[in-house]
Amino acid sequence: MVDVDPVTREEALALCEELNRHNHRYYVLDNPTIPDAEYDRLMQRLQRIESQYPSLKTADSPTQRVGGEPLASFKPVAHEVPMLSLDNAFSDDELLDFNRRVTEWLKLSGSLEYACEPKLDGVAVSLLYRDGVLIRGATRGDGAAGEDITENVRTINSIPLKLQTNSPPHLLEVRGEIYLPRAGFEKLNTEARTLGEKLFVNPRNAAAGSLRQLDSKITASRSLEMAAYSLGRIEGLVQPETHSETLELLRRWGFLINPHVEVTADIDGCLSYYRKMVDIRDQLPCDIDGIVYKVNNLYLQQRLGFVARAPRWAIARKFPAQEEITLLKEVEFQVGRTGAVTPVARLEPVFVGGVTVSNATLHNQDEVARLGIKVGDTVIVRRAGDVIPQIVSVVLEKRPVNARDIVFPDHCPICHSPVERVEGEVVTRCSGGLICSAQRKEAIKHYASRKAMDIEGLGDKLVEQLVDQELVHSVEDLYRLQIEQLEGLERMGKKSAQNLLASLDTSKETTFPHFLYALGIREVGEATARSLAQHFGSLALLCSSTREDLLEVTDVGPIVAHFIHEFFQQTDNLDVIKRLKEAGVHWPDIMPQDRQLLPLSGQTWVLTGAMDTMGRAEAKERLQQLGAKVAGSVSAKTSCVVFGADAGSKLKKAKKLGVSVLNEAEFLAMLTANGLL
DNA sequence: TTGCCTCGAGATCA
DNA sequence: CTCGAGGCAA
Repeated sequence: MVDVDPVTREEALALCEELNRHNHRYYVLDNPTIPDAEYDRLMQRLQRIESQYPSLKTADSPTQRVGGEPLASFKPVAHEVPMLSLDNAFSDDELLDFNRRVTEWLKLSGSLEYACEPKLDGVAVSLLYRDGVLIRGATRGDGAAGEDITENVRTINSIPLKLQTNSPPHLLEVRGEIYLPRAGFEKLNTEARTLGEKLFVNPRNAAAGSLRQLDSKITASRSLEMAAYSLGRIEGLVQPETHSETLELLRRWGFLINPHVEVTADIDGCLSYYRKMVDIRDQLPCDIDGIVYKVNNLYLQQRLGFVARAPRWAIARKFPAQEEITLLKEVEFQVGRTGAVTPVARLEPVFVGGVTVSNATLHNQDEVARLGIKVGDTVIVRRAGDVIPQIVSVVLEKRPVNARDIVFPDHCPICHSPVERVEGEVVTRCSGGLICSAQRKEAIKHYASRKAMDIEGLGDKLVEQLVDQELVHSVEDLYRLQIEQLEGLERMGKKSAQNLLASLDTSKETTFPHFLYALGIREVGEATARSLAQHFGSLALLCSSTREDLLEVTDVGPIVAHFIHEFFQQTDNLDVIKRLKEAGVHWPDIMPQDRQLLPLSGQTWVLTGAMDTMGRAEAKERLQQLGAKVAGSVSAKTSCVVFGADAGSKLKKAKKLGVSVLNEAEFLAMLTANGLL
């Protein structure tokens, strides 16, 4: 290693610090104090020193922002604290409902403070700082794991490479939105136009595209920004008491915080904040697609906790979806994995809400009837929740004389088996089962999908070919595929075939919940698969479970229990599972031990009467967190009854049966003793 | 559902 | 070099 003289080392350090300071002034505060030329001169000086003495290059050096060598691929990274999405509200009423739910949960009598902020239209990211230095940037991915885009985030000038504090926390994960301001988007497209290249259709896609560049030099050339909005993992930090103070702290540490963040005293303030933002939306420097409201007090946030994939303490109020008029050209019927026959509208392409829409689902027969829609109609489409296009209504005045009724087929369009519609259900289903190639294809696609077995390289088109050529009838056939069978399929060369076989092999090593989800049992999605896996621990126990056993599982009711039970009664299904295991599919059983270790495992509790400091829903969740089951009525098997004010017959019965009882204060003390309050 | 990036396949040209 | 599949994000 080359020895560096102390004077040069000092100079490099000073330059680094000075440049970072100016960078912050320019990109975060929007208030530069030196001319650009001077900044460039300092930068060149630092670059010269660093190229002479590479050992002086630090992770937080501003020279690291220009982009380095292209990557071969993005590596996966796990989010220790999951990155959740937000529940949506589409009207004032839904927002008021949210406030009611929160107030009821917390049993608050007064009003509740909310932090309001614009929902920037970009890409969510996680930034990890160790001892104050940026060490990793990652995309949200599915919330549990994303991709490592460190090289790309480093190039974003409003992201501090080092926190502006002398006592940084040991570990800090900052979350926020990376977006492209409208000006940057216009600039980018103007350049693309002069070069005769393809234009980006909207700023969000341009931002997402810029972040997916393997060559960070390209990312560096785009004027991306990041606004921080929350924390993830933290170690060695005393958290502030409120969300707004957290943002203030992040601002001091050098992050860009959206200037329109406001704290309101109550939900009415949220409503007026929304109206204000709707008014100024068009004049903002960047696209926003709604408003995010968060309960400002972090202690209350913690008490509210989370539902499956979203916090109970926050909600996104969406702006009204944009609507456009277009023509319904045709309706086709698709057959899904469960045989559901879905009408799909083929539309005259129309630009709405930032994208061109040409397809939209019509869901089912009832929806078609409700809309009173015919082929040839002029219709109003909108993008609901910003993703799924929706047909809102028909413009009857424009109906042509030759408009055609939408007739549901009485036989499956694929396998021609009769369709059936069960009383009380809205879905029409193909009765063909495994005879139906559409159902088989969809089942295989589902099996291969990321949240299931995650077989990379096995996409829709390939599955279609494999089933059509009769190379694969059912999922177990996948593992018998030979390289010679694959080569010669469309867009399948030696390389692709090898890759597919390799990823089929990799996919054999899986987890119980993934496998369970992959089986495609009706009503068993990701969350239910996880609950089942957790509850039973092994496939053998799940297979031999009764309907009653299944009802014990969180979020499994009679209908879901029925489908699961039926699935494992059918020998065909059991055979498939057997052959998959023979083919080498395996997973570690889950020890349901952590359940047993919980303090209230195996107990059944009952709540009665109203408590002063906590809603019924919260009390129930707390008990479940401790491993207890919460039942509605008292019996000899009841472990304990918690009673509040105006407790009636249940308390009486408990006392008669000699079941132990707790009053509110005792209950709260019990929770506190178990670290829940 | 769409738009974007990346990769491999296959066509085209040298 | 161009095209389309696949993967990703909202």
